Amino acid sequence: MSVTIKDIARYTGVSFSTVSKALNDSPLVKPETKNKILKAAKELGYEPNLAARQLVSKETKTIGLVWPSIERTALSTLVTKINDEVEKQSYSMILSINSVNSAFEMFKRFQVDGIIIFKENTLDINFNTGSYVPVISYGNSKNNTVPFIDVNYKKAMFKAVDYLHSLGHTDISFIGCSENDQRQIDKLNGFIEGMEHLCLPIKKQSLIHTGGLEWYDGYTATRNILEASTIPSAIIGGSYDLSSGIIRAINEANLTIPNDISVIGYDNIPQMAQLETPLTCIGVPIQKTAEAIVSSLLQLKEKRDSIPAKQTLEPELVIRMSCSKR
Amino acid sequence: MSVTIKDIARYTGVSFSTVSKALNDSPLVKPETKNKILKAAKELGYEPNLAARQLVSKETKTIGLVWPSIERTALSTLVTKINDEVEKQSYSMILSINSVNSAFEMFKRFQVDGIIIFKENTLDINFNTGSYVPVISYGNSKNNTVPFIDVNYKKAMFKAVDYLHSLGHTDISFIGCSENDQRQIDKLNGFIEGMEHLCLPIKKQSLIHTGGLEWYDGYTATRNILEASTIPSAIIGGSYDLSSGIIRAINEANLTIPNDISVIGYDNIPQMAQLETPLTCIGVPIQKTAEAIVSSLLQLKEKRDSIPAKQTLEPELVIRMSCSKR
DNA sequence: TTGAAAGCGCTACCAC
DNA sequence: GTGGTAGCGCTTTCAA
Repeated sequence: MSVTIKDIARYTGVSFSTVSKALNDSPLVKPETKNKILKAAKELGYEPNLAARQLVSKETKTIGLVWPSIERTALSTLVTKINDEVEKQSYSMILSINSVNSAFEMFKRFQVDGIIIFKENTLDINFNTGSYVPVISYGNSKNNTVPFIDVNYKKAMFKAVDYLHSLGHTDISFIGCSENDQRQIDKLNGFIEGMEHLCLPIKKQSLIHTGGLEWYDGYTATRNILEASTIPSAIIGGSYDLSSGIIRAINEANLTIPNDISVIGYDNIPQMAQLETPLTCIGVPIQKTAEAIVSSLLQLKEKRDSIPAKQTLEPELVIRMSCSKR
Repeated sequence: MSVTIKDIARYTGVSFSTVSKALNDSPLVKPETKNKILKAAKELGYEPNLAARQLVSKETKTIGLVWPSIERTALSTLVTKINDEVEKQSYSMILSINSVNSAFEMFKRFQVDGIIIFKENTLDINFNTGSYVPVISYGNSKNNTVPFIDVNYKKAMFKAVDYLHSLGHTDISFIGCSENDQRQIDKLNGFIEGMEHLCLPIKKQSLIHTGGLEWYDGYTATRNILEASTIPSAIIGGSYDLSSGIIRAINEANLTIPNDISVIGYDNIPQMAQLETPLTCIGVPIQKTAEAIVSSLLQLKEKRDSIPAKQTLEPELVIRMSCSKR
């Protein structure tokens, strides 16, 4: 049997309600009593029983996150950041790798204080089932029934193109995968609009549709580009993974970044600085995204419907050494 | 407020203890009463309160898993399989991406019935802290304090070499990363011993130490091999990710598997069949591993110390079309 | 076959 | 400041 506040009460010779107060750092307890109790708690190896606490307080100080089914560096980084942010707010986070529906069921049984989902696990979330739990999504959930945090992808690409243009680049290539994924489609459109807006020509061969968003897709796409008779002066990569493949291909071709070719990658994550060539990148800083998600969720927990159905985060350009004047 | 058994009791006109029994499918309640109650429960949208139940029964029917910090296809596949297995046993699984110690703390607060960790998150697990929770590790935890499930890596490589030898191969190359990781070191040693046992020569250039276990590491290593004047007739890849790089490099060199070169990959996961070239593979079937982990944990939960400190799983060879007679 | 009552570990409210 | 007590929602005796 594990040790309870009653054990501590007996051990220290105070009532168990005093112990409870002391453990909750209540000002209603004399400091020395508090210290004695805290010390005893540590000595006895006391661990609070969440279930009991929760039964009374209706709070678990825990939030649940449904793991985004797809494997992408930027996404798992985001999950990590969200976790950090959650802990910073004195909450804990548990994950489920199940489908949204079974994850929801479990989270509700655990009475989590809030749930974070991703666009990836959209689907027909069954909200009829019982009690209300605040939910927030990163990216638009299919049925639009959950408030979500979005990113201005178009603007991101617009900014990237604009930056390269300001450095004198006119022959810019975009490598991305724009199938079945609104995020990717938005990026592509943003690129096209940006180019058109600045009256830059879009060559057919410089709009690369890769088959996927993996490292390798960026790698092969770039190798193809570099084999052509004329190569672009700059490349924009649609994601972190894609970009790392792009860099590798350029280096293998004995070209240097940014002297021979400038590169900007989408995804504003710290790892961009750790690549073979630290990359100038565009995107919403991952930290800000995590903060927005967690704070919105907590706000929603305080007051239902207290946040807008859609929040759009603004991308930022982080300049490193991967782009040069042309 | 969500609906409780008391609400159901009032609604159906029976006592709440009868409702409790009915909901737990107790034989002590008349079928028609039971049906009436079950129907009412559904109508009212009743969801059991885990916290309350747990407070009494001391069981959560939940197991916690500490996410292995590293990203490897085979590992995340294993986690998925473990999840499936856990559900099959009518348990739920929650994950934590924190360090073992904070994960443990959280899991204990939630009073999970068992915890699964990985060798990767070994460390100084602080077991002094309070109550006992059954724990099992995949791979040896550093301080040997947790019972673990291991794999006979040496034997795996031995079997792979033996199989290739039986097909007439003598010039076999091994691509792996054997630094700081006992698993990888065991694989390498198994390969060497297997070769020596069969009196096959081990060329220096056919023992490839990659810098890592990523896709790309297998890819470049293979490209290097294929550039040499004589190429081996068979390659053994040390992991799934490595192997997919190996295949890619071979295909890009316009060589065919298995006609020009035979390939065996380590890791017995279903994805091996989905590669560009479905791969013959060696390793403990991932499903069996998951079953062993979960069943051991559940057994441990029933009876402390009921399983050996170490269990070793036997690798199996799965033959696909990536090896041919030489 | 059903109901009443105790109690799991805790918080919150009351009185002292 | 401190202690007593009620009660959260549930399972589990025990009595009817």
